[in-house]
Amino acid sequence: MLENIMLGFLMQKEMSGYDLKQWMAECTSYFFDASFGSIYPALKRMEDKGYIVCRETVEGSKFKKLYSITEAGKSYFLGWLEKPITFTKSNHSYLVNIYFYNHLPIEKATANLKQFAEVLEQHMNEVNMQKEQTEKTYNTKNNFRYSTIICGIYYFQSIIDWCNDLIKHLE
Amino acid sequence: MLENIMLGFLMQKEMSGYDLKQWMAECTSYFFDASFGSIYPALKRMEDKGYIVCRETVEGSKFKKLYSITEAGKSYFLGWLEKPITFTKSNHSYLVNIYFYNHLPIEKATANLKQFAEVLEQHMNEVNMQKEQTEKTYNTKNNFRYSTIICGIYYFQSIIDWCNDLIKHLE
DNA sequence: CAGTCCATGTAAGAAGTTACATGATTCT
DNA sequence: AGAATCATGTAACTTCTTACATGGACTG
Repeated sequence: MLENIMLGFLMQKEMSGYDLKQWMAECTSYFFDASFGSIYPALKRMEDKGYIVCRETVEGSKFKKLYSITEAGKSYFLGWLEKPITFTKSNHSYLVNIYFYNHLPIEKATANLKQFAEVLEQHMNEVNMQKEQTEKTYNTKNNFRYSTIICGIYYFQSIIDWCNDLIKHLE
Repeated sequence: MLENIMLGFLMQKEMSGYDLKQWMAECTSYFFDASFGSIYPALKRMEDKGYIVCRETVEGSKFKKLYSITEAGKSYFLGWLEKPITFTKSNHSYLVNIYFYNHLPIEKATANLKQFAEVLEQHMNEVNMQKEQTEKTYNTKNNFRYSTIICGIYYFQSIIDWCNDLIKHLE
């Protein structure tokens, strides 16, 4: 999956490992993110496979390794993209806590849930900011990039609603 | 997190590794699951730490290793449980696909999304079955176990709604 | 001139899965 | 009798993160 998302970004333009990390942080971090410790080795692997090629640049005294996607890389990426989407269960570990909250005094449970709702609101705000940014930048709501952000809003809103319902029910 | 959920289940009663796996499969699999390859080593680790103790039983010719939680285990578990809930971003890799769907012919994108919506419906049905089962077993809607199932329903419903909206928008 | 950002990379370790190995029991 | 389920466990592997190591450029 990491290699796929990196190839996807390289479909736009040539980029460095650092650039790729920034794109993830800005655009996909709420549903996918990676550290440099996995990005750089992945670039090396993909170069070995022939999916990308490297071009070393020096601007002034700024050194950068810019990678671009090859034809082999494009066809691999497109081949992956057209396959059916696989739904992989992801660990929502916060639910593990709440699952066992019968072992907690009800006041403590409520307090923790309220705190959690606030954290969720913060994440929601982040996604909302991404939404506004995207609207400004592309001046359209008709693209898939925008749609994934909307999904994030649906997602966070549904958990926030659930969490608040639960808190109300406890009080 | 794996150790915590196992301790949580052992708060109910003594269980074998096999039992723990079944509980996860039946009750928490949509938000947390583990394989035997991680459960059995975890049991060993937790026994070493003194959080659980093992009792080997033979019923007829059926051999089982039943683990129960110790006082140390209980206090560790409760200590973890009362801490603030941490929200960890989880990888929703299906969104990585959709994020790049501008590279796909619109008909193909729509077809894949429709297929994906069906997969989501199946997962939704599973959670709904868990919900009905829990209602029957406990005859109440007032517990946290039940609430986590409701969260699953909220969650899947929100993605299904989003997915269907997106499909409609494309057509 | 200290702190932050830009930029690349490695090594160690965490946390898990898959596949294998074993063997009894229960169901059809 | 064969298949499925019960039951435990290990070894190899995957995949990722964290922490470290390095060094130049920009900013206040």
